[in-house]
Amino acid sequence: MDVDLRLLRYFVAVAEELHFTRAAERLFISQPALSKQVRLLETQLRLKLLRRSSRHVELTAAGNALLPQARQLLDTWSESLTATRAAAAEEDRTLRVGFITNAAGELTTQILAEFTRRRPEWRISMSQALWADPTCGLRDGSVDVAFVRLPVPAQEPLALRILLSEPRWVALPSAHPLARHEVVPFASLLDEPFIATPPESGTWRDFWLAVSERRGHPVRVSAVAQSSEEWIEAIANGFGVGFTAESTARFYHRPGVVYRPVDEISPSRLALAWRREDRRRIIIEFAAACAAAASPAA
Amino acid sequence: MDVDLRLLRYFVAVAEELHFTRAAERLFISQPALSKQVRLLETQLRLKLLRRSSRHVELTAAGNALLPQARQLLDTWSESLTATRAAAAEEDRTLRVGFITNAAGELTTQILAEFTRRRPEWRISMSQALWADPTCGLRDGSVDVAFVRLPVPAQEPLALRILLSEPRWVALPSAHPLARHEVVPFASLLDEPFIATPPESGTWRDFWLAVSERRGHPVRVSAVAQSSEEWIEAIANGFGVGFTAESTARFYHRPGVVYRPVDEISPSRLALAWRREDRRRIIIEFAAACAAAASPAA
DNA sequence: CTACATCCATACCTACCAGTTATAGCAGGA
DNA sequence: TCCTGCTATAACTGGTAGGTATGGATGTAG
Repeated sequence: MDVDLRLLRYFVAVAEELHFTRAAERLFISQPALSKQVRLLETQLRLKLLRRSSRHVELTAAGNALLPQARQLLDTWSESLTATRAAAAEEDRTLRVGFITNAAGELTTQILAEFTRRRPEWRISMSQALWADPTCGLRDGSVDVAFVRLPVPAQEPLALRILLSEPRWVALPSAHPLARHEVVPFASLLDEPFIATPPESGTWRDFWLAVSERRGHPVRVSAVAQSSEEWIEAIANGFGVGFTAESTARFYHRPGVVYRPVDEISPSRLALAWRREDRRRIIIEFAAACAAAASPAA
Repeated sequence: MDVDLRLLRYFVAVAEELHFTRAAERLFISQPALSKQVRLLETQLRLKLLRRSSRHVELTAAGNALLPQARQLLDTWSESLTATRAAAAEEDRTLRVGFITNAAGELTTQILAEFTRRRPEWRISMSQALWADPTCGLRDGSVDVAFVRLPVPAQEPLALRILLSEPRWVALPSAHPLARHEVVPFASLLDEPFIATPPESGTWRDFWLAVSERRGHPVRVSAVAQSSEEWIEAIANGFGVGFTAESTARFYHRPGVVYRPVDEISPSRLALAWRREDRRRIIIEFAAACAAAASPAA
């Protein structure tokens, strides 16, 4: 009996929430649509998975048995798909490059040009990651190499090559009082509300909130942004301020937002990263192209 | 990205056949439908899985990577479903009983009555297996206990309790010359064409062709039947003859078919079987009910 | 005990899609 | 060059996944 994995995903959502309305919200569909689909799943399998009343939802024994299996199946499928994409990229000689925000800044173009000169038969596919994933897709295998901003999660088995280091600046609403400073004193930012990266980003989040520089002074997080676009929009609308790399200031202009240097704050380092177990020659060659572009011929 | 497992099944079929038309036949759909669905799969995954020309079909690297994963996913799902069904049966106290052809013959009713008397809160679900599976569903876990005809595949870890032994008879087209005998001599059947069980049934097939009694005399198999109904239909239409249990003769009357005892042939033994690792009390109790019904109170 | 709030189910509608048959188009072999 | 075999395309039909509006049941507050 075949089944659409979508239905399994729906079932898992309901089984986890034990609440159709909430599960439907989580899945971005209407509650009746969800009710109908789960019922359809039960019909297709000829099994009752849930006991519902207008007040309570609970799993049957069958539902209980199916839940972990369904989770597993969805995970396995996701991994299969990743492996398949990797095979496809390899076959048509496409190097998948992940990046975040403005990648390697002005250096990016040079790097890609240098790589293309060295290996003209390879194609490059650039994909921008959301802030929730500081490994830019290396973690889940959706890219082969990535321009990452340190720190990356330590538990990831990544090889790193530092490409550059640049000061962190602060982005402020234009009308903000601190915007008058040429260089904003770090101490003056301690009580400002910050736009933060998502919690899943771990140590990365702390870095961009400058937690270690605050010496225990608590952070006010006023909003969370998934990307530079959301971040800059939040700042322009006065929700708060945020640190960023100097080069980002050149890439993300927007009326209503100004960028200023900050004193007493460590720089941001940009690195090329790849999975340590990925020993492909093409990776080494991309790293070499990066090194060549980063340190112009003496 | 979710996917319908049906599409994966389609892909696997094409990948195995490397031929859309043949794969479509195997899947019992039209060739254009299959072409469209495989293309849809590729579109959904944004991957080319197959290179097609009007003359050749071959896998891409992506297709090659996906194929084993897809097979695995389908198998895993099938097993999950079986486990879930078992949980459902357990919860609503349903004992799933497999059987083949006429189960335990006239004894069946008594057994079920006895079991129901002893454990009235349990329900019984009877499901008839096709001849391709002499374990009657124990192998794949779709039943809890089964009335099986020996021999059962030896490699299956099954517990067995012999319930009865009865002579094998032969079924003949009414007009067949041998139908004149009261008891058909085994030797006279050596060159008759036989309706056989499917090859997957293994040693069971040999037993019902009486291979060991033939002492090396080759068998003529004129047709294969998946069930008693197909079998009796084939015999009535004169395609051949076949051995069966004596009790089956009483359960499957049909104009155009006659049953006769055969000499010099070993009997058929019927057993109750279950998975050896299944230690549930209810299994033991069903076995006890069978024993009680099989050997009426002294 | 009644009124209310909450939540799942049902009814009904629309857009899309899986399947069908018929046929076009392409490629290899006699 | 024609024939044959195979996949793709076209046109159609029934079914279904999604939507909104509303019914109906049940636990809770007063």
